[in-house]
Amino acid sequence: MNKKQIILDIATNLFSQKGFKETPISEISKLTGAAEGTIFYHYKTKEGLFLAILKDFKDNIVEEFRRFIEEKKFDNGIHMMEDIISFYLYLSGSMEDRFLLLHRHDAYELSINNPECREYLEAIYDCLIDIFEKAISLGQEDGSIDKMVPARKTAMIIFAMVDALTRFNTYSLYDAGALYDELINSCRRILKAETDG
Amino acid sequence: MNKKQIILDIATNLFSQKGFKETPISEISKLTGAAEGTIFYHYKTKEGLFLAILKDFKDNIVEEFRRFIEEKKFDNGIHMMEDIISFYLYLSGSMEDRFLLLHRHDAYELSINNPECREYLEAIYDCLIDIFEKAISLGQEDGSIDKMVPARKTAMIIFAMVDALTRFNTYSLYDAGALYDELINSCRRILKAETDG
DNA sequence: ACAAAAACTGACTGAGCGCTCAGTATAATT
DNA sequence: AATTATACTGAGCGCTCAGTCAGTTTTTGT
Repeated sequence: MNKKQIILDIATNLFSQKGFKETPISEISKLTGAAEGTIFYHYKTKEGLFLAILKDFKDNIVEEFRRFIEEKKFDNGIHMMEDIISFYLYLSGSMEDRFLLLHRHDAYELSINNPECREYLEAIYDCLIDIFEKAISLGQEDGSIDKMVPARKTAMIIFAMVDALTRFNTYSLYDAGALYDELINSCRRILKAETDG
Repeated sequence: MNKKQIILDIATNLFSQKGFKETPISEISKLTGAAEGTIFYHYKTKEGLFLAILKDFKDNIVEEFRRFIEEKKFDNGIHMMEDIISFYLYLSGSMEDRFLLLHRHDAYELSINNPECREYLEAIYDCLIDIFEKAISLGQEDGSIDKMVPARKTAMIIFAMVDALTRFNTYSLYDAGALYDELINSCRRILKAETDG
């Protein structure tokens, strides 16, 4: 594994756990074993390193969901929705660092003046909300989800709900796991077709 | 208005908009007209200033909700819930700064090592979730809300939903106002009593 | 074996920051 | 008017940090 990749990995971890401003290059240097100069050799500036991390995250998350949709088969829309929520919670665990990064302000602040950053952020959110919307649309076709709910808006609301719970978890304010069943229940209630029991 | 209060107000605005670490004391000094020494005279450290802001926010928000409950009369639980959501969105507008502060990591990071900070944070969240829970409990008594939903957990989920939407708004990712109707609808669906249409 | 390119190094620079402190100005008390 | 207490000031200290650069090591191509 080359040093460039090691720097990216360690920096991802540090920026996520401590924040961009709060992580000095010297610490990345210490933990990677690379000299400070090396870091600036590979990534011109600290901001450039941050952008590389965000782009990497975007690429990974898009790929993960592409594979998930491709490989899994769903019997109907409501089950697909439940599977997606499970997968989302699983991902937020296995890519804990980067989800933490998403929940920080660093990227949002940078995106105000940096179009590249904004592009990555929007790509990530679009990808996440799209997949929720797909499940709703599918469910509305197969009759497992109420045809009256607007797919996109409801997708955003359910995504917001799920994301907020992972946030509770990272902040250790409440145990999101303990809320999982109730989350799925709430979701079913929002979506359930009129004909359902 | 004395300088101590002016410093608190300006610092609230700056810490919220730019973040704790990203706001130098020199800028607070410039905007308030107070010398840097004056800031440290009133608040021993920068962290002390931050804590004073958080305590002030906690006191205000607790008072706001106390008044809201006291003054308003609610015909039933489901209407109370809708009124609370409206009030919450109104508050997040009128106290925009401080809600932004809540959505930053600064307070959560400090709370790890600072019990005083943790105390304020928990008081704020407890206050917010309590009021949602109250509405659900009331609704379960008067029959406007399904008796089967667990009051506390559902309160947390609805709070998470509402809070996440205000976050969308502050990040200018999506317009939360455009989602308001759908938010209320989703909420009704989660809570609606079996006997309801 | 040699040269050229790429990767890597760490001492150094200059700017910025939190906080101190010795001193000054203002208000309150006697 | 004199004394004390409170509010305020800003130059300066010690430290941290992003970024530079002249030089060294390693890799690649011939």
